[in-house]
Amino acid sequence: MTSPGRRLTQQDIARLAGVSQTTVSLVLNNRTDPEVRIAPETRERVLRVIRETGYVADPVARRLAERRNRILGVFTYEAVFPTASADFYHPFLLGIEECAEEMGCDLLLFTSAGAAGERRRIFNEDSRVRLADACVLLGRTVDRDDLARLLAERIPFVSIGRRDDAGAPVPYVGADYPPAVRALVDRAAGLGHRRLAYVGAGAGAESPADRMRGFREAVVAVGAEGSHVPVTGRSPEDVLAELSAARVTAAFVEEPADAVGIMHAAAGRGVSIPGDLSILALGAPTRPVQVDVDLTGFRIPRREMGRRAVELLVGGEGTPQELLPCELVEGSTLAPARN
Amino acid sequence: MTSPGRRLTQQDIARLAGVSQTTVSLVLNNRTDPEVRIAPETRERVLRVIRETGYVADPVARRLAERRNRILGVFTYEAVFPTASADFYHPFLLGIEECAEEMGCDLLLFTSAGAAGERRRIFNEDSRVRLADACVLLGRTVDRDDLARLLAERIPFVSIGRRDDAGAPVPYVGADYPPAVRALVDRAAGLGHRRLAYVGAGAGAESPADRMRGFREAVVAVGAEGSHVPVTGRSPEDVLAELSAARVTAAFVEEPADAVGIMHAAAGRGVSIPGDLSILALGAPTRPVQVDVDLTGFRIPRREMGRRAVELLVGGEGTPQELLPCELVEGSTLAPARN
DNA sequence: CGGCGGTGATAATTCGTATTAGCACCTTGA
DNA sequence: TCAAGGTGCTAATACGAATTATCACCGCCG
Repeated sequence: MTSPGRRLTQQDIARLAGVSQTTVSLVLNNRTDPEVRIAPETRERVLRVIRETGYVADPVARRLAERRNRILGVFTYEAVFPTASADFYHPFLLGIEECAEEMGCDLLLFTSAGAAGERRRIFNEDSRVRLADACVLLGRTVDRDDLARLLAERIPFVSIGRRDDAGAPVPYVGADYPPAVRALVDRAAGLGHRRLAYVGAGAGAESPADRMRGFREAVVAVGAEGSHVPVTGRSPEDVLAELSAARVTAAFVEEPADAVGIMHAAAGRGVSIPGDLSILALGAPTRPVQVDVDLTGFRIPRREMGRRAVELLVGGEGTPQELLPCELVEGSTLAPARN
Repeated sequence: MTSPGRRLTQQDIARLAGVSQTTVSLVLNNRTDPEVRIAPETRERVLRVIRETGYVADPVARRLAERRNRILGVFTYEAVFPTASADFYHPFLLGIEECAEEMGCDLLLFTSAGAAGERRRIFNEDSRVRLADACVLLGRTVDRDDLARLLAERIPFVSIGRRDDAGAPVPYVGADYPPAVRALVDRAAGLGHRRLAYVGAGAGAESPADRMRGFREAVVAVGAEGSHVPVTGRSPEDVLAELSAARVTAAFVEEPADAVGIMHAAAGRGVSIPGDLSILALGAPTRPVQVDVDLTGFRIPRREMGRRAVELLVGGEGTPQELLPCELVEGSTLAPARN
């Protein structure tokens, strides 16, 4: 079936079929342009040799000549498989893989990027980004310089998650947080809540900032009172205490893992949820956590975002910027405000 | 910082530095052979241009010339991210990714292989296997023809999971099932169990076959009675009934999902586990299942297998065949036989 | 003065495929 | 008989980096 030694090249096929390498290439690519004519019997002869030898074109050489690959790069700032945030990224990858498969593309995971153990950078000394036709960027934060450079080098890419301009507009597929947060605030307000709090950083990257913005705007719109309760470096008990002191009745928690923590703390302090305090979760957990309650909040369309990113890359023109709607999750941690 | 138009080549760098392309290549690869001499100031000049332009070598061209990539292919017969078996494959990928990162390799997932919607094959019409330096094969079953061809074309690869010869020995990193199953049988026998059953296919691929073999041998060794209870197309109730009828006291269940099913059936029928029937699970669930009990059995060293496969590929000589030991899991579904 | 060894670079070729330009042959029509 | 036009194929080159084989130059020694 197959030869033992060196791998077959088109040259070998050409020799075996008694034609030129050019002809083999033309037959292989099934070129039927009127410019290119191959006699049916010649074509058949070449095809027969190809079949008999099981020849397949070297994708590397092909790529060099053709300038495309059907390979999509996937760059993740956090490691994809290991680490705590694996669960968070998994659905994105699911969408990416699904769509890539449909499009007939392979996926190149740039795992080597962080070999140095430091922060991952796209452009390290022998960057392989250019091996891919296009790239998907995944990660909570993305390096601005990397973005600028991708733009400058005109490497087609799409960020998953909205990104601020980096010298120029950045193509992205994001989750549309502000309306989702607004919808939650509206519902809380409709249930009589007047003292609301945003619990979490609310800054540091586009996605928390967007949620915070949605929160602020909505609070103003409904004429409620909105405060900001940071969590970094604090215990859930501490956060809960602050919420109680401020007589907050609805907490909009950026990170579900924190929501769960606060609920545990509440259970310990005899604070009833949602009786005394409603909890609204703004997204999916990025830290591993056992979520045994049915949090009210919204679903980030992660899988759809992955799919869409790939679609845009393969379709590929311009600077697409899309925000996909989040779906509200009813849950059981929102109740009418106790007055 | 970076040029706007076409991507930079070594030729461009050469022009900018006033040297030849060869010199750029030599500097870039930091060649210090006594054969190759570059004046320090020339080297510095070239390096400066490279720094200023942010040039990185095209990995495709590099691969064509150099014949290596530092790219590892990962071929999965089942889709990796989506599908039910995702949880099962995840740990392997984790190990693979970890080790690839350490080795400074990128991972190419051959997702396009199954584009046709049919069974995945490695060698489809324009196979990209050869884009990678080497491949990891993952999947319950692996196509024999594919294996034979990989061997024939001398493409370096390692299968995760033991594989029978395919015309020639197949390199693999597998789980050492027979001793693990034997150890479980020994423990059961030590607790007085005499009528044991292997519940599952016990055939169809190497891994169930290995477990079955381990079971048979162990049963003979301890002088017990061993039967085989298939599960395909049967309800857990049905299987449980057969076990009861045969007065089996210890069931060795190939697939944890089935073990869970049988335990639910047992709860419904008033059969106590492990009081009336001990359940031993032979591995990790390949079907999604909520495992709320602590099954006695063993742990397949999936992550380690992934790591080791990559190590062997990168080290890369010969036909490695390794079986990694499974770790016994104490659990709570094995109890002394009731006589 | 002329050859020799050491130094610093480069021209040419290679990898395997795709594409462009063009060549050789055949028929046809005038 | 020869240009025109069509047919079937191929030589040459591009793609971008790595490697091999040289080459030009300088100083020194005989």
